[in-house]
Amino acid sequence: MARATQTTGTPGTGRPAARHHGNRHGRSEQARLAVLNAADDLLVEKGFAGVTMEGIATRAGVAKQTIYRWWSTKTGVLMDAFLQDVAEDLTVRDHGDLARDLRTYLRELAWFLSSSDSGAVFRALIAHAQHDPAFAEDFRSRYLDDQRGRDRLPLERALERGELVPGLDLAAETDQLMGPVYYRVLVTGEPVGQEFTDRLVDAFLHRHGLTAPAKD
Amino acid sequence: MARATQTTGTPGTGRPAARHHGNRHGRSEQARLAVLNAADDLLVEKGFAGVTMEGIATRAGVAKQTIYRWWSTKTGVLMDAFLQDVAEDLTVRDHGDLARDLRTYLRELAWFLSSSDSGAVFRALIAHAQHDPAFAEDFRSRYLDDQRGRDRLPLERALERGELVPGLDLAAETDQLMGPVYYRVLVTGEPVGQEFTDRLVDAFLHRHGLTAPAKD
Amino acid sequence: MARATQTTGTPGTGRPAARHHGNRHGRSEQARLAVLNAADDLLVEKGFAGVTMEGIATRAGVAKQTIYRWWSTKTGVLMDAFLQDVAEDLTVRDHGDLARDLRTYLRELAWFLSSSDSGAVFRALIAHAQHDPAFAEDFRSRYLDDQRGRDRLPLERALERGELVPGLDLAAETDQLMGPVYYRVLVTGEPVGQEFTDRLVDAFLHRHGLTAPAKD
Amino acid sequence: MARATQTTGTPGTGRPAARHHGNRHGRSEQARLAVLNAADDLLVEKGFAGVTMEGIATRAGVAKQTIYRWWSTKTGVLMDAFLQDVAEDLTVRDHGDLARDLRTYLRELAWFLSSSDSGAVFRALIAHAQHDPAFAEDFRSRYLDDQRGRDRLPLERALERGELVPGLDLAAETDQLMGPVYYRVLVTGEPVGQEFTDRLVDAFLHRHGLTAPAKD
DNA sequence: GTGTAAGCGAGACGGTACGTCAAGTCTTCCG
DNA sequence: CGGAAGACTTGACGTACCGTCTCGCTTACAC
Repeated sequence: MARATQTTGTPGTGRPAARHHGNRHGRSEQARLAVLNAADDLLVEKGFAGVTMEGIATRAGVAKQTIYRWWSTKTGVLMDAFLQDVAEDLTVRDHGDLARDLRTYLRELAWFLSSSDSGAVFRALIAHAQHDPAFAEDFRSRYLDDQRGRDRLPLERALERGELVPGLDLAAETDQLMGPVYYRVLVTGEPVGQEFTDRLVDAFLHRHGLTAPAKD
Repeated sequence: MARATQTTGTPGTGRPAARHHGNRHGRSEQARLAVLNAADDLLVEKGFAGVTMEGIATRAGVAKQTIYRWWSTKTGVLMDAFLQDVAEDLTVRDHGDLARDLRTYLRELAWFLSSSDSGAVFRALIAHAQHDPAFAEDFRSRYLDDQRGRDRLPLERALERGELVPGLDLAAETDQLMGPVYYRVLVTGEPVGQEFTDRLVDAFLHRHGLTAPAKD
Repeated sequence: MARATQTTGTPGTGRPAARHHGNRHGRSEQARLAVLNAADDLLVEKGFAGVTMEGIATRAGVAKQTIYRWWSTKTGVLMDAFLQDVAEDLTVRDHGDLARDLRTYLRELAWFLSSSDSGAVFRALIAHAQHDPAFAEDFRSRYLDDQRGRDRLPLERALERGELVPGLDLAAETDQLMGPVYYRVLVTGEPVGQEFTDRLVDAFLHRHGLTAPAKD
Repeated sequence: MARATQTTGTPGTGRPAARHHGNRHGRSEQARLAVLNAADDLLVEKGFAGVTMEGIATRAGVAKQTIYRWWSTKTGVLMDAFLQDVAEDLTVRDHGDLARDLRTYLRELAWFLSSSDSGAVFRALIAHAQHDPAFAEDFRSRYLDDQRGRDRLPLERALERGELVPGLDLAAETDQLMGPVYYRVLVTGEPVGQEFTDRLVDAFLHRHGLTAPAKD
């Protein structure tokens, strides 16, 4: 769970080395990272109910007030922790071939959602989003919209390559591919194996008159 | 959210009216119903965080101890409340025609999940299931397994009628139909309109060499 | 610091033995006493700043909430603790002789104020009363009015015995006797020895044409 | 509460106007005065509990660190504020006549203690002194000793004039005069009217064989 | 005239205690 | 014996100040 050295407020902005502990240059990078790490360690170890502001503060060796200064809720902390980790865990490969791209991506998505540490945080956050509409909105704009972009990427590339006919409703097609995976993970709790994801891809290809490649 | 006056223990059994507040004849039906009603009223009014054992007790006019005597957690209460309501809200019609059955059912499922009071409780429970594996297990055996049976019903009937070829993996097919609906409701939060559900049905029919009927 | 078994709310009312720990019969006598003892132990050991609600709770082995259920402030706790103790520490003797009564009483008052544990609590409370007018009001009606009654007692008895002429402003006379003692204790911090108190009595006696007895 | 532009360190020394915000020549007079004013404004407006280092800093437009650089506690600040004000509020007049001097002085003392802004600060400080022996010591050496000197002044002058016989225990006599005034202000909270202070003076005069003058 | 060092405003930091809320347990009395 | 009442311990909440710290700015003397 290595973390990039970035502020929350201005994500992506590089920043000079931070050795200070609180001064007019703003927040302590050290405290920020300690908080984020403590939060998702606690989530993985003790589950969502085991994540408390008090617990995060203690484990991070940080004052509670320092957490409240920068985040308003524990789910806010978890979201930031998640956003920093997730980039590493889920990337979209480009093999120049739609079938392979989809197969690979769906397998990795299934693994990410059901088996990775980040996936555990994701499930916790998506669960919390059901209880809290404002959080849901925030989570969508900060993560899910990007994620849907990534989900759509293989199809967009295929469109550009001419593998798919123009005029397709990419959003709806993507939902048909991804939906069942999320469904199994979040609702039924069944394992999402390769056969399952491959079958989703096959159905998609068949639907668009493409042939499934041999199993890899 | 009308509730039948039935005990949990002996569902369907008629029983003499029970208006007592404490007697030697077993639990008070009145208290039980008051608790269940209070719980989902609170959920609908104030959201999941607004449901507390203390709040339920106060609103139901019941002692906290009485709740703890019969349920161990507030989610247990909500589950019982949900189970009693849900039967009324989601039924599977049989038109003797797969295409119509599926279209109708998916529309109703979408409405149930996203717009009904019971759907709100469902979302709360499925969310809680992400945080609590034991509860997830319980929720599946007490509700979701039945629900998946209902989801599969149109396909099973079609199989019997010969509309579908035998040997189909019904579970996987059902997941492809239902998954995207749950996905939109739980994850993206987008509205799940008729076009979306109809498209899912069309894809299914096309996949199995059936023709889509005219729009209704 | 033995404490009588009385409620705060209805002081003086006897109450049946209390073995319970919280039930519909009302508060736990055990908890109440533990809190009062903890409070004045802390005061004596660590001073006023060392008395915190949290500290009282911990030392008394009681939940913070239990303290807040019955008292609203730490000074409220200290006042109750003080009221229970004070009766034992300061009594007015009756020798049937004004001079002796006054001498004895002023010596004991000086000792009480400057050297007893209860006196330490008294000083803390009178100090707090300077900061908090509502508390001052409460302290006066719950303690000081009685205390002034006790202070006046020797003079009243002397009046009845005919040692003093009727029509005396007892309040003002008492203030002249007691005031310098409080002044030394609260303001100058000087020791209040026997010479000092005896001199006050002598001045009083001289002022009213009485002769001072031989030193005892 | 006008304040002279003087440092604490070198009271009475005139100094050039200092409007700077930071230099190598020592502290900012502007900051010092802002702090003292803020402190006793807060005391008068919100009471002792309303005086916080943070609040003083904010109201004075000064950094907290600047306060801590020159004072170690908020009561230290209040004491300095008090010392600067008090000189103006309580002076001892010399009419060349003991009876008049005492009457005037006791009336002014009573007014000072119970009704002036400085008196409010005095009461807060004497209260705090009950809780903090080190502070008490400091308060005595920085203020109370001087004050007792002022209190004694009328008697000393009378001694020099021959109105009183030599060999008198001035300290004890002063305590008998002043004590009841402080007692009423600090303990009973009763108003200290002219009748009360005049009566104290009359008793003193009578005790020393002097005649009370006509009422003025 | 320029560097350097002190005082300053600013404000983040690790803490302690605050007063509140709900959880889950217990004990009693009533019907 | 179930239920109403409600006191109890526990633990987390979010807030307010504490006293410490680091920083960059603003001087005015010392070189």
